[in-house]
Amino acid sequence: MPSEIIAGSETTSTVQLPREESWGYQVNHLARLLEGALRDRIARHGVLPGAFAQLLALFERDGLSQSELSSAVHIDPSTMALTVRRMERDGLVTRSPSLRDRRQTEIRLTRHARELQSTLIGRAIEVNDLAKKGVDDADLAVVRRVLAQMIANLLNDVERAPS
Amino acid sequence: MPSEIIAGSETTSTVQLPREESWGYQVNHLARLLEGALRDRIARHGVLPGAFAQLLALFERDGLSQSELSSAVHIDPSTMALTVRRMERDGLVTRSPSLRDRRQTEIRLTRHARELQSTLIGRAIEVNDLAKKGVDDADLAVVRRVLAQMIANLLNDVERAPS
DNA sequence: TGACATTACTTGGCATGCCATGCATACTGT
DNA sequence: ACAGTATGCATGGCATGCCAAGTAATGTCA
Repeated sequence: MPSEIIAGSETTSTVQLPREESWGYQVNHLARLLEGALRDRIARHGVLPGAFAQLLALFERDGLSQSELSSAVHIDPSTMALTVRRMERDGLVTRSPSLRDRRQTEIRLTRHARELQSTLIGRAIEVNDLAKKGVDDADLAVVRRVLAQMIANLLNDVERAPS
Repeated sequence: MPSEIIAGSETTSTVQLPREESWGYQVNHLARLLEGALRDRIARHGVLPGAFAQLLALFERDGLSQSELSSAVHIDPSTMALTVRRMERDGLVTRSPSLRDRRQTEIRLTRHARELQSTLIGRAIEVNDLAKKGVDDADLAVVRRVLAQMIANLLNDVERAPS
């Protein structure tokens, strides 16, 4: 019993799929709203939402290379190249060639970025709190687990469908 | 007890926020994976993922205007202008000025798009099934409800923070 | 060691999204 | 009827994401 196909009228037997039934649609919509809510709260600090996950990764471990950052936040290296350049432009990181491997670029937080750490995390928590307002803690745990499972399922799919 | 602030070491008292704790990060990641999985499955039919929700809306009710389509799928009108043009380019819709209101453009499905309906919905269902593989039905219902609640919470926020 | 493969990053092309602006068309109230 | 407002769409600018292809540096192995 895999899925809910909603038949249209009996006469036409048209196959329908309400947008609310589609995980892609719901998740995409929520993702855009979360990004917007974060953008509203961090713009004044000169940080873009697309740099947020990268900052969190660097807060945990500074000096990562671009490819390490890419894997850490699951973003394509070509996207990371642009994002890191924007972060440099915005005074959040510096880029310096690695000494052990001249292909690599070491990304290091600026003092400014480190000073923003608590503030930025506070803003992210605000967004999280807003999103989960009125939701039961047990349900939140379920959602966390299911989202992780779905991510794992889809990552699996990507790997076994190389191109 | 709103949120889980994870303190770093006792000495530095650095505020940390693992990416896995952030709804924005998880939901964004899942959204990108779902979009990619759909893209892989509908590219051969000449349909882009960014057109999918619009097609679903038009399958339910053909001849919507761009602004009606925008509200239906919660996409900015300026984005819709581009998307509809791509859909026209790809032979999925036609655009014709409305007779009642010359400002409006009526978007109508082509025969080709209508012929793709079942196939496309089948592909979306494949993605949904893949994503929810191994997940309990009761848990899925919880997730659906919580996502809807979060979307409502954030929509609410956007409205009361006009600018 | 020298050919071949791999890795790190960049670049170009494109899709998808938002905001701010501009223009044409409609609507409203006096 | 006309001024002022609102609506529908297009456009420019930008952010964020992907893939494909190119270049430089590194690694591998006969």
